[in-house]
Amino acid sequence: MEKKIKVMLVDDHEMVRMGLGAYISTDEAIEIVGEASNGREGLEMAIERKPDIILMDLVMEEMNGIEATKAITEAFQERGWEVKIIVLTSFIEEDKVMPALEAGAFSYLLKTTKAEDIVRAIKKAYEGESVLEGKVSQVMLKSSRKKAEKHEILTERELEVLLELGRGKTNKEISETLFIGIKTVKTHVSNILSKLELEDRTKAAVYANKHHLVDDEK
Amino acid sequence: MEKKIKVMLVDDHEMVRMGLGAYISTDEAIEIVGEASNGREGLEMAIERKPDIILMDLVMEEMNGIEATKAITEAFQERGWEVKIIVLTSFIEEDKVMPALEAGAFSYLLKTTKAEDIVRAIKKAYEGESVLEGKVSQVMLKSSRKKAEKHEILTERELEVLLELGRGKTNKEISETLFIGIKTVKTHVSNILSKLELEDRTKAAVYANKHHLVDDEK
DNA sequence: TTTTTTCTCCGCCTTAAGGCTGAGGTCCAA
DNA sequence: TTGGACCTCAGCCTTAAGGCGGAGAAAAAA
Repeated sequence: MEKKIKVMLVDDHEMVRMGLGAYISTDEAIEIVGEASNGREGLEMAIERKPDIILMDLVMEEMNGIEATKAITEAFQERGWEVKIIVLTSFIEEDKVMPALEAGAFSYLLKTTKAEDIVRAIKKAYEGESVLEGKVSQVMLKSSRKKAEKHEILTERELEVLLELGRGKTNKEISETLFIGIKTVKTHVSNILSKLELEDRTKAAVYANKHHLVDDEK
Repeated sequence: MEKKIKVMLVDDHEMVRMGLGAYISTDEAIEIVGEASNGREGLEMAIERKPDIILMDLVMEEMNGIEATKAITEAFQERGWEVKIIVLTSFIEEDKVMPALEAGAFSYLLKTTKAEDIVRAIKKAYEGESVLEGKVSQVMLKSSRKKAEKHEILTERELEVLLELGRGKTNKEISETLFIGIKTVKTHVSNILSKLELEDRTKAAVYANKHHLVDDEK
């Protein structure tokens, strides 16, 4: 009997692991070599069991899927081993897709994907062919043609001020939080507004909130 | 053999259905009578198969879990049937928990819950005992002791103005979008600020954004 | 070492913002 | 019918905001 594809599951949902495990195991060519319920566990287990493929959830406690993907990718590269990580998650969020791929994810699937398609993706990944959920490529395109976030051209100090603006503070309040003069705050605010091409502090505050530069606990 | 508890699954993740189905089926007292992949399907199937318990995901296309819960609850009440809906979802979001319970959900579990605990919750629900994830009760407390949203005391017009404020508009811009004079806008803004106990339009803009009064597409 | 960036702060000037008071018109409920 | 909300707009006044130009100091880059 030829060598089976060694697959590892990393997901904090026991039933997802069970469901996947049950289905995947019915395939002769694939073998589940381990299940982990968070990133850290997944990392350790991966090093121990050297799977060919890892199905990785993103949202997990302890160590999330992106961190784990990065860590595993690095650990395997150091050792000269090979592994393909397939991200399997619930949502397509622009904030997750790119980081995941950058971290070394090989494929990106949604959990709504049918089980048989997941198996297919595993085999394809094993053969070196990446599978991206249809919408993923759209997101990638969108994010690649998206001009760099404007606030990236702000200096560190300006970012701090923008954050305070995002909290709705006045110049006086900002000057007190940052321990600088009001005049200085005004200078920073002016620079922020012109750099971001905004007209007033209110628009800057909205900007900061939309770009979640502010911790948004109510 | 005594009557089995008839359970129906509504979840758009095939593997969750498989995992749950596989595990639950091993229990003698429980029987899966149907699986649906979205709320609408779940509603129709529920009416057709009259399950005792429905495990319901919240995030689904077509008809989400909250709508489906409400619809099923109503449909069953009309017919004098009984069903207990157990919400089984990934996240605890304040915005979801209360609406789900109000819609008629009987229990609220996280998908990270172990399979055996889910089975236990099904049996408890069947016996009339509600099971709420630990964190859920915290969220409920938090949301119940939360004072009524301040902006509820705003008039309709004031809410419209607040929304525009949340978009970062100036008085002039608002006057143009709402077809009223600047003076009027200033009056509204003043009233909004005093009602919300805020000092300036920037804080109002932040308020509007934090309270998701603004459509937050970037 | 020189240059550039960044952070700090000044003064001057204009205007948008916001508080306060008053007031006319509509619509609804007591 | 009358009082009360609500929407509309006005005048007056004060101040926070923001633009523009200039400048010193420290740190980083060239």
